[in-house]
Amino acid sequence: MDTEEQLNRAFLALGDPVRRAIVARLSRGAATVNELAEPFDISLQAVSKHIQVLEQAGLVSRTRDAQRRPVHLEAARLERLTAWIDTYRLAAEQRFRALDALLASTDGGAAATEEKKQ
Amino acid sequence: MDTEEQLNRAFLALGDPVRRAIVARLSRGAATVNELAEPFDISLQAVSKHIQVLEQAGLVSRTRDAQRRPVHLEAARLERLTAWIDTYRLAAEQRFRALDALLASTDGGAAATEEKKQ
DNA sequence: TCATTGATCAACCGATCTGTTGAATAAAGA
DNA sequence: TCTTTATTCAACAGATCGGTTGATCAATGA
Repeated sequence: MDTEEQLNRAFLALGDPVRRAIVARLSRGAATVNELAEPFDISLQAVSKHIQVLEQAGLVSRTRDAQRRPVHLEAARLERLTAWIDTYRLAAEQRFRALDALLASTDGGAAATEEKKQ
Repeated sequence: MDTEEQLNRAFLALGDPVRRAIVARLSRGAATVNELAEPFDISLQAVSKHIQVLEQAGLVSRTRDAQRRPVHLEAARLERLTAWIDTYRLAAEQRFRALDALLASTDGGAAATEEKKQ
């Protein structure tokens, strides 16, 4: 399973309010499909599909307990997402700070100001 | 503009490899649509649409420089995404650590083990 | 003014997504 | 065995997505 593909699936999975609510719920502990479906006004089958999407993204996993299939949050996968975002966020912020420093230093500030105001 | 809706758009926006590549590129500095389109084998119009998706998500903004429209990364919006993810990731990890502690403490470990192995 | 450059708008197409309903499967319990 | 509970599978409909091409707009520069 490609990592790029997993990133894709994970971000797409979180791009839905029902699935984000499911993730939020699971952060407080494992739950069955029925339990997860309870707050929503959609069919159980629709919720089951949402869980499959989250599972394919690696964001949740499932075990078996008799006829129940408890769903668990995979915190490690969430961390991969923040890691991806932070890579670029921090790069952008650092670049911005470097520009600030340049701006503050004596002269040569013209070009820096040009970029800064954009 | 609803915050929930913005979260949605932002996660969906990052759920596409072209848009993630654009974000990565912009973390190294602003760029025009033409510059952003250069690495891809798709039409300029397609890239323009991707940028509009990112803009609607609040992940990028644009200024004007003659007939060019430089695109800038909005690091603050990226931070909101990590903040959302971390809220639930940290909750899940803390719960897990609490379970570990319970497990390590003398007896009463049966129920904890039960959850832990799932 | 007219051609060029940079980018967007509009209409369209095929694929994927989110929901539905109805049927099927799997395990537990009477 | 028969019923109930928990969940999934299958087929479908409508909406949205990502791409295309062709036309248009806006600013520069000759």
